[in-house]
Amino acid sequence: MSMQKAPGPVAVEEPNRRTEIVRAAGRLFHAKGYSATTIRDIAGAVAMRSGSPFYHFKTKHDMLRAVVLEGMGAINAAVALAANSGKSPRATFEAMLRAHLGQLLGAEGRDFAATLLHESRHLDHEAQAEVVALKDDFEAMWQKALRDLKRAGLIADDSHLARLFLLGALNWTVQWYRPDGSKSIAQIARQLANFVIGKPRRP
Amino acid sequence: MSMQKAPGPVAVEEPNRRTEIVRAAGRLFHAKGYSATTIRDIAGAVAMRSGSPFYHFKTKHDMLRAVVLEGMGAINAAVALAANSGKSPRATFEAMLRAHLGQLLGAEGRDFAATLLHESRHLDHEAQAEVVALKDDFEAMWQKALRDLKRAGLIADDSHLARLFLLGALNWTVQWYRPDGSKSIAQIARQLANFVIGKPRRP
DNA sequence: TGCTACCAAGCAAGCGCTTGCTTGACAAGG
DNA sequence: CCTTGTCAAGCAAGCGCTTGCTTGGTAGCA
Repeated sequence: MSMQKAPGPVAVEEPNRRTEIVRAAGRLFHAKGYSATTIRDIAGAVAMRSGSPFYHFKTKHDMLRAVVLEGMGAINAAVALAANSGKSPRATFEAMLRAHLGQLLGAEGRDFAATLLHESRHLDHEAQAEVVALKDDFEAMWQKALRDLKRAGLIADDSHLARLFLLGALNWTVQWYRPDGSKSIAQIARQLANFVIGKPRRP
Repeated sequence: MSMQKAPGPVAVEEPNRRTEIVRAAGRLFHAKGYSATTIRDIAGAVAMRSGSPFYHFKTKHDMLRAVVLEGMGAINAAVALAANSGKSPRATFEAMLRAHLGQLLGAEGRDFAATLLHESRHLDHEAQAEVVALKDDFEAMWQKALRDLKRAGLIADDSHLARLFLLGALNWTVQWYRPDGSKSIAQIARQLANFVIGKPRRP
């Protein structure tokens, strides 16, 4: 029957049909929401008949799980890379903002990340626990970034609430950002850094 | 046949069954999402049979419209009241934060406000335009609040982007706030004010 | 020959919504 | 006081359609 090979958190690039399905599902879940997206929508988007995706996935929920884990893995990796770039606290922070926004708004990963943010609640408890575990690591990274900024005297508040405010400002960009708008992702990242820290010091 | 009296943006308190349906619909739309909520869910929540809600509403979309307009009207009114309280810029700002968070997180209106934030995209174009018109007024209020803060020398940036960051931090609270948590709405409002402005000046 | 990846067809359940009818409250007419 | 008519507010039943998913078969490659 079906192979159903469970992918690791960051799926290795296998150029098979399964990956296409995940990508199409992500696009549709992002555009219409999980419940309003039908199997027939997804199948049609990859030129299959409505029964065929079930060769690759046991259930529709499983497709959502794949999309969400892909999104979580990608944003986690991108921000972690920026966090360990060894620059100054301020530059590191801004690089993390750029990485986060790049996954959320950039063409490659935005459907996965946006689905992660808005549709995770439709997962069953088991899959939701998987996501929460990864999210905890993710939030710890941001908490550490704020701690470093405070140690450097750049911000006054590195509490949990401050992290939630920051992630709110970040994640809410999904609601208003338009790729053809007047601000680039890098510009938004810089201005958010200024918003949180204040203008860079003049010597 | 049916009355279908279109309510004003802020519905006058008519203690009829229609109001109960809107309230139940709001609760369910918030909890499960619009598409995942069935007419039978809503009818069951007010002890009706599945066909009876259609005496009060033409379509399921119309129920969503009622919920969303109720939410928009309520948050608009609450924040406008705080904005015109005639206090100092900083106190006015914090009062607006409290009002916004009160609607978003407080027991009375959270289902309406949360549905407004997350399910508006399921409205048809016509109803969506109604919401956007009200939202423009709402955002103008916040923009003015930031302008006043900048005039008073309390913040450095009152740009559109700054407003979007602020509203992001505010609206994202829906994702993490728990009524039984350790922080009250007023405490969150105060800390967000500090986050944006900096600590209140010591004389 | 066997395995992978799909299609054609369709099933059971559930969906939004409609229809014809009932019920209790109330006002007017005799 | 009793009948009659009207109305709001529902109920019971079900229609046509869509949903997620299954099943049996098979073309193409190794």
